[in-house]
Amino acid sequence: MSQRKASGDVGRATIRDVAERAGVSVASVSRVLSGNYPVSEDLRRKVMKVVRDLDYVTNAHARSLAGGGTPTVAILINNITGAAFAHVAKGVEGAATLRGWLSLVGTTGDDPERELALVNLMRQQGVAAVVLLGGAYDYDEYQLRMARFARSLDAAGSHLVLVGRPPLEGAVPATTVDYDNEGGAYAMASHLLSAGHRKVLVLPGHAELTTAQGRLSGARRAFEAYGVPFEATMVRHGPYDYEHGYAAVGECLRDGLDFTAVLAGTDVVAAGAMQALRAAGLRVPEDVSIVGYDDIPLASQLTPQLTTVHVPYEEMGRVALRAVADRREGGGARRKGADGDHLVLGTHVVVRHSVRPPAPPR
Amino acid sequence: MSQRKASGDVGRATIRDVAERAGVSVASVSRVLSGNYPVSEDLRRKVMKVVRDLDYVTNAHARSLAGGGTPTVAILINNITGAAFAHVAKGVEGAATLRGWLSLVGTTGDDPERELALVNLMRQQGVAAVVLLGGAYDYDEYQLRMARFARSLDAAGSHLVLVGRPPLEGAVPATTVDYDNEGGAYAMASHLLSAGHRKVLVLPGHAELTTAQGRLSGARRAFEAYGVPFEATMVRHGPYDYEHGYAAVGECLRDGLDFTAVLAGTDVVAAGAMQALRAAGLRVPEDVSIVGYDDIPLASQLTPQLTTVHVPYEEMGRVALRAVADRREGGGARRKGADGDHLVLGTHVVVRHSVRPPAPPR
DNA sequence: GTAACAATGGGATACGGTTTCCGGACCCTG
DNA sequence: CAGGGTCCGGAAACCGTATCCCATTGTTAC
Repeated sequence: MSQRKASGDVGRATIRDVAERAGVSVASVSRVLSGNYPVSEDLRRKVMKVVRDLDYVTNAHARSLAGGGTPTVAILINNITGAAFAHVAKGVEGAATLRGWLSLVGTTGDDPERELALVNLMRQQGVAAVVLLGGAYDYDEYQLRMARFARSLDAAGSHLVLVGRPPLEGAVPATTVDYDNEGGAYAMASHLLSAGHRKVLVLPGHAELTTAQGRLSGARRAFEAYGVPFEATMVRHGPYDYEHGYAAVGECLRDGLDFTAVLAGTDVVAAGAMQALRAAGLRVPEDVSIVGYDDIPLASQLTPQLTTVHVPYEEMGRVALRAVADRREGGGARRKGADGDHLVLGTHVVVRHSVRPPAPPR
Repeated sequence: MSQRKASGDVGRATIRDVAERAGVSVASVSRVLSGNYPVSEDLRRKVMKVVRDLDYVTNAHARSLAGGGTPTVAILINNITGAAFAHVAKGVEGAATLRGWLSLVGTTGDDPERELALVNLMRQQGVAAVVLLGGAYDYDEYQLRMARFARSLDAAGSHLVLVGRPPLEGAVPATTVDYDNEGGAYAMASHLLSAGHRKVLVLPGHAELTTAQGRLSGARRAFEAYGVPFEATMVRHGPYDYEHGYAAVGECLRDGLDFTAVLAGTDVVAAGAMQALRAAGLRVPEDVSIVGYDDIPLASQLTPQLTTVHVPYEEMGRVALRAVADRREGGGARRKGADGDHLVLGTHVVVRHSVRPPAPPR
């Protein structure tokens, strides 16, 4: 007895079903659908009619197994609700869609285990590239870990792209899309210094986070350039969130620390800092100036609107995808020289209303 | 000459390579890896060693073609940068990961064309479910369109889930996860009314958006319950964004409209409204009260912190995934009765600091 | 000592397409 | 009308994995 499909099968229609019903061969249907082979108008009509009747779509798995298939790019992100990351994801996704590529999103939750699991999962999926988003923790093993990922993906015909974190050392097959993090911090701090501020509370972020390190060193360079001493007691590390901004400023006020401005590591931290100042009866910017970093929509929605550093997140996403697509078009030709690509995008200060010259010494 | 792999092939290692190198059969390797068949310890060791040496991972496409494979859920979203949507996505993604499922994300950008293309793309991928996020525009063809999606996905063994929009009419194979939108609006408006406000500016959102319709009718019901006339001139429609909030309030002030409170359709709109009031020299909440809707992080980061309606977005995401997973476990058994599932989650008012009783009549 | 049985490895096949290789039909031209 | 070239349709060989079925080996019971 035949084991092949019963007539009233509920499963998905196959290309064979289409061929049979249209009275043509399987190959013909495939050719009509992929369109890379000349077919008669008559055949095309016959096939397309059946395709519509059956509401047939090709099986992506079978197609990609047979060599074809749409390229897919995987986006790995710490936390999808972070505004900055969301914009990068939007950039990648938009550029991917434009080319007919598909995009997958995975959340690591800052957990190295999950990160590893996800990279392997993506490798199984045969993705064209894995885009890793956000600052990295600068542990010793970090470089080794990423290098392993890079080589592993490369061996599988995929590619690793690091966005918003420093490039890997040595000849590792990975692409980095970065922004001038330190330069932005330098400019932001200079803005504060040139307005006359000398006592600045700095909330750079977690000490181990590469992003925070860059922002801190940029600020320090600006202080040195202005000949203003940079005091360790004025630096408070902590996570990039609202609560940290609020708590850190509250603490400093209770400690009686003397400052006329706050240089926050991100806009969200700045929002927390602003709230804490208000709670203590201080006005922004009359009593204390505040600046942020990232220029997410929140920055222009606060009162007063926040002076901050614009980071081209969405463009970074687009650039990242373009880099991958180019490398794929280019084929294996320049594979060799393409190791360790590093693209850096510019940042700039966006002046709004949260900075004023300091009030005369109390 | 053999066309099969050269020895130094750069491509991805296959299960055959592993089998050959370990001196065992392909079937054995598969069994060791999937672990659903007894194998001797000796065999397992041999195979695993080669797997590590070759850094082999199975080909997900081939696996899913052969019947196995990890289920995948697709999330279709208007705009990934919207905070509310991002939280739903987080809920879905988290719950998916917990079960070892994979999640895909696609952006529709409010374009029906792209929506259709994405649904078909997902159908090709053989996803277990397609989750459609966010309020819908209530055009005539909307119901037909969604019903077509639902049936199309159902026929392919997939399933449509609508999150944050009203359920489909009739016996359509789709699941809806919704929140008590109108109830939240009713409670929010009541809060304002019981504080003594009688002249309330309402910014519900786009008139055609189902979400806005629900919020508006909830507010209207509250006014009726309080015996307060609900005037059409006090309602201003517009998109759910900061700019609309700012512009609408600015306009009303210029028009000399008399109001003591603003009932905004979303927190972001409320933020814009607040900024416009400030720009006009009015204080919040001393001169004008403001309330929002959604309870995204922004609500508690504004000054003053915003009284708003909490919507359990992340939980809705989790619930949506659970519904799909349950249906899949349950198998075809209750397929029939499962048509038109509709789950509704509760909302509640979060009281913060943006509401005060109105000042005595000027 | 042999038969029956459990444990385990190997070969073959199916999954749903794409693509190559051929053979046959059609059309144009001399 | 015959010959040759152009095109298109059909059969079959993969793509990489899971699984069904059978063969082999070692073990236990009679």
